[in-house]
Amino acid sequence: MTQTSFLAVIRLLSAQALLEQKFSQELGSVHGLSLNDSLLMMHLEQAPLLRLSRVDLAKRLCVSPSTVTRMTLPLEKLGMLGREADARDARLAYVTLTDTGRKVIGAARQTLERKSKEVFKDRWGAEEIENLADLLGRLTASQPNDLV
Amino acid sequence: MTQTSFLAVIRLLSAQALLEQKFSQELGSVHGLSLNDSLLMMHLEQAPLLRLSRVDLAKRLCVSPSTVTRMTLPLEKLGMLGREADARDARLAYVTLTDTGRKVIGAARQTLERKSKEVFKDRWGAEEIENLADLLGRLTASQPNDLV
DNA sequence: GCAAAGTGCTTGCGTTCGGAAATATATCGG
DNA sequence: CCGATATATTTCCGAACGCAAGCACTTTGC
Repeated sequence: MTQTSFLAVIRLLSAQALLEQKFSQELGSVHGLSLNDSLLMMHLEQAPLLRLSRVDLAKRLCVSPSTVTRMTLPLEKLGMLGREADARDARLAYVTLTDTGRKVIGAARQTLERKSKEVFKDRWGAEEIENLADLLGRLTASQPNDLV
Repeated sequence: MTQTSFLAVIRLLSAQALLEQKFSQELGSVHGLSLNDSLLMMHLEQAPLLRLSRVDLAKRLCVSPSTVTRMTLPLEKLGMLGREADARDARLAYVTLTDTGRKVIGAARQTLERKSKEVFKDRWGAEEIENLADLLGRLTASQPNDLV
């Protein structure tokens, strides 16, 4: 007898692999962003001052701080992200979302929204999608600020 | 107004990153397997003859064929996987699950089941977990054979 | 104040992955 | 039967990641 929780976890992992495969290509070729790049910028988008520290971003994305450093470098050179120091703590190097970055992530979000709709196009009712979103939200509720 | 389908997708991606972070470490240190290694072996486990072709595995795992080649190489050297040719089609090189592999993935599965239970330990009812598993199952239903 | 511990960030190294190209075999159309 | 196309697998190359180490700065305990 297989446990339901195990079944849910396995299916979640499989579903993610499927979604990443479906989204990754167009997101990269059209907007020049990876899926993680987009999530990073979306976190910045909803931050109070359009900025977050690198460790904060690392926790939200569930990646290592070094990954954030390496992710932000090219986006900074492209003018989508900026760097801002903290007046009180000289260790902090905030990642900021520039105007260019806001436009790019806005366009990328539209692509993501369109492809998200495609995922549930067949055999899905509105209340079922909402149900799924709610349940997944409870999984990520333990994490720092929820997205969207 | 944010679309519900978009919300569900974003939360699924975030949840996966969280789960991978929680599972990956112990799975690697205790059983010497990555999460993808485990999924690969679990697919073999439920295959009719304990074997699958590499392209079949690639489709099920949503990874490239080259990744399957690279993943199976070390597991084969450790004696968990084997290689078997097809009598009719000389191109095929089936990946087989050895007795050693069956024992290892069996132990790894127990770890995964235990940690899966931990994920839903608080604030989750049995019917909610089942509901989540069902909904996620519909997402992966379009894929080749479902796991578990 | 000051040494010690803690935190934020970056770099070097090894590992893992996808895409393109190469090889081998199979299937199809004539 | 034979050339053209399709499929299965592997290898090469570049990109992305985690971990450990290191540096800069801050906080804590005395």
